[in-house]
Amino acid sequence: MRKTNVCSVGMPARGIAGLKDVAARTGLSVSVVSRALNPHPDKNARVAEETRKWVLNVAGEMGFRRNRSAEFMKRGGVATIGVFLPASPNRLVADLVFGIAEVLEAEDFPMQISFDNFAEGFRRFLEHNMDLSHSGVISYPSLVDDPKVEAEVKDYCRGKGRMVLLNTALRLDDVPVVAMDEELGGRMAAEQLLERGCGQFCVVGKCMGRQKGFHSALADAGRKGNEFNGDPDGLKRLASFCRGGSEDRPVGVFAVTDILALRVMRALSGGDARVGTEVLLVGYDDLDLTGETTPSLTTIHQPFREEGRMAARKLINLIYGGKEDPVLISPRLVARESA
Amino acid sequence: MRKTNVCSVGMPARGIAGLKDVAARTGLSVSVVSRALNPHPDKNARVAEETRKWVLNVAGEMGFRRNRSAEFMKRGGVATIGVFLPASPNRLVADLVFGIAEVLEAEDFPMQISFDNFAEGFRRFLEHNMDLSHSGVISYPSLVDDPKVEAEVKDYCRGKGRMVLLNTALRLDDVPVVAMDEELGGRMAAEQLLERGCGQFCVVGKCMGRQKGFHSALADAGRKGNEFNGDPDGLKRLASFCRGGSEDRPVGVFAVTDILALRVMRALSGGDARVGTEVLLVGYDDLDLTGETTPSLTTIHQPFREEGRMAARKLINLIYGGKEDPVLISPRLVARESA
DNA sequence: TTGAAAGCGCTACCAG
DNA sequence: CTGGTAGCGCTTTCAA
Repeated sequence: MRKTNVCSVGMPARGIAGLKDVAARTGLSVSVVSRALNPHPDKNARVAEETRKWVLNVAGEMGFRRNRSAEFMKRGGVATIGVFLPASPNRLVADLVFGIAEVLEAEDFPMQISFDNFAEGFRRFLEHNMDLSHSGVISYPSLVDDPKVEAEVKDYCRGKGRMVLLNTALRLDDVPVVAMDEELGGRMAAEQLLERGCGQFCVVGKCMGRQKGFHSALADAGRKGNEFNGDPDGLKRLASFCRGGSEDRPVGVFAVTDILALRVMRALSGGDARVGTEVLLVGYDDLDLTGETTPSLTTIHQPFREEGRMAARKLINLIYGGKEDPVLISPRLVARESA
Repeated sequence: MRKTNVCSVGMPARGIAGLKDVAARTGLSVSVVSRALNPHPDKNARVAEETRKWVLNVAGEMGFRRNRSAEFMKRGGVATIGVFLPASPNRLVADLVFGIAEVLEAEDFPMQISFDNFAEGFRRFLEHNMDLSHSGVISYPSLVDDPKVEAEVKDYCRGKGRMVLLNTALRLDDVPVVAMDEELGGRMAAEQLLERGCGQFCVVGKCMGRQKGFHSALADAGRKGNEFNGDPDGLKRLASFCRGGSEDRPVGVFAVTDILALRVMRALSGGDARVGTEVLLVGYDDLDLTGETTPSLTTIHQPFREEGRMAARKLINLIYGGKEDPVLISPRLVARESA
């Protein structure tokens, strides 16, 4: 419900104030107002500094909001930002969507999300977006590192396509990657286990960066970690290894995933090496229920919401001709009962 | 990368085929093509059936996709669909987003998501969207039943605003509500517990519909359920109640939420009433890790993805002048170790 | 430094 | 039933 304004000059019939309305109010032409209000003016878009300030003021008062559709229609494309995410219905993806949506909403950018898990899906998505000449793309191609995909990405970026990649192994010029610092996450797990006085160390499951960070932190302390698979067999072996733990010198276990961590708990349940005392356990992801398990799970939280925000901000800047560098985001440890 | 076409008549310079391209190819005027391709033609938009089929064919071959921004710009609004969801970073919300995004993407509708938990946020969202004259809104106002919100909703719908509400207590003419059948969910929990031979029954936590369904299924079987709060005190009382269970005649517990279910597990841990034998436990929501706890949790799955799909489809139909009824979606039981 | 005018892709109105 | 034309809100030549 729009508040009725005392001054009715240049107020729109319905909806929000547009360029035309601001122009009417200021008495300037639409062109000038457009240029003054454009945060990313093109070369020949010169406006007197004084005029710009004035227009900016009036526009602010009138609650001007640029119509992105019209902006990009004129520019020969579609305002919509394409988002490609893995189809995992968990808090990680939800957080990512929160972050992206938050800044896109603030900037009045619409989006279109596509969910899929595989490289093939990502390629389809790119083709689709190329044709639509979307203003830009944020994508989380699930750690894809595939030459065909790489070609497709390059193709997309050759024209006006702008792209930000999330947590991927792909490295391309002019395509900034926003990623989680997985090695740091692994280090954090090791450091917590070290600090809590563990005598022996295990890592369960495969995840390059996390494992690497874990081992290197251990090495820094003159210790060594043992590797176990996440399959039933590996877990069985881990369970028997854990019998060597005591309250004094617990065994420290790092599961590269919360899911794996819960499987470790299960493998250990019923035995006499209890998680939280004889065995200290750290997971990774901070999924929904990790705070409610018994014992509650110490885990590495990944700030996906922040990652989403950064990606969206970078993309918008890119679209308007800016330049962006890759960035690494630090996870943080959430200490609970299990370690 | 668009495939090069043998026939180059009416192929667009770049991007996808538009109305103009189809017109060029068929030799018809843009107006006719527009009407032929419009699935929701206005009153006076009459086209020869023969023409329509032909155009439809050609358009299909050319890979025509309507530019929604332009369509709605002309219609005096913005194509973007506003989506308002609770800011809960869990699989429920993720699933909802999946479902909505899936159909919107297929229909080339862009969207804008806003996350908030409270009625106040929803009102801000509506105001914002009213001004933007969004083509429509899907909202999950977190079970709100607030006269102020109701007024705002009515106001929004008075004009061209179209809206679909999710899981809300609000009931308004012309605003279809897509909701989960919570009573049925409660019934399912009771029936599972009955079937597994429980002798006594408890429900933990407050949630009207779910409780009601639970009790009524129990009543149908000539049984009665005891209510417990979800706070520490209530859980303590529940734990002592559960000591009455045996393998033969277990106590059946229905937690109205998975989180509560895990708290029940914790309250019972260490005692001699074990979940899965002396105590049978059913949760609600089927969150991320419920399949991995020990014992794994039997729970009621809510098909939020399907709910999202339905809501989006209904909204689109509404936008084009269709009529839609409210609908109730059935949850389903996921049987695991705890019951 | 400013303004007028063309045009992005589409629909709606009005003539034929 | 079909075609021409105006115009949605904006950017971008091009002239003044």
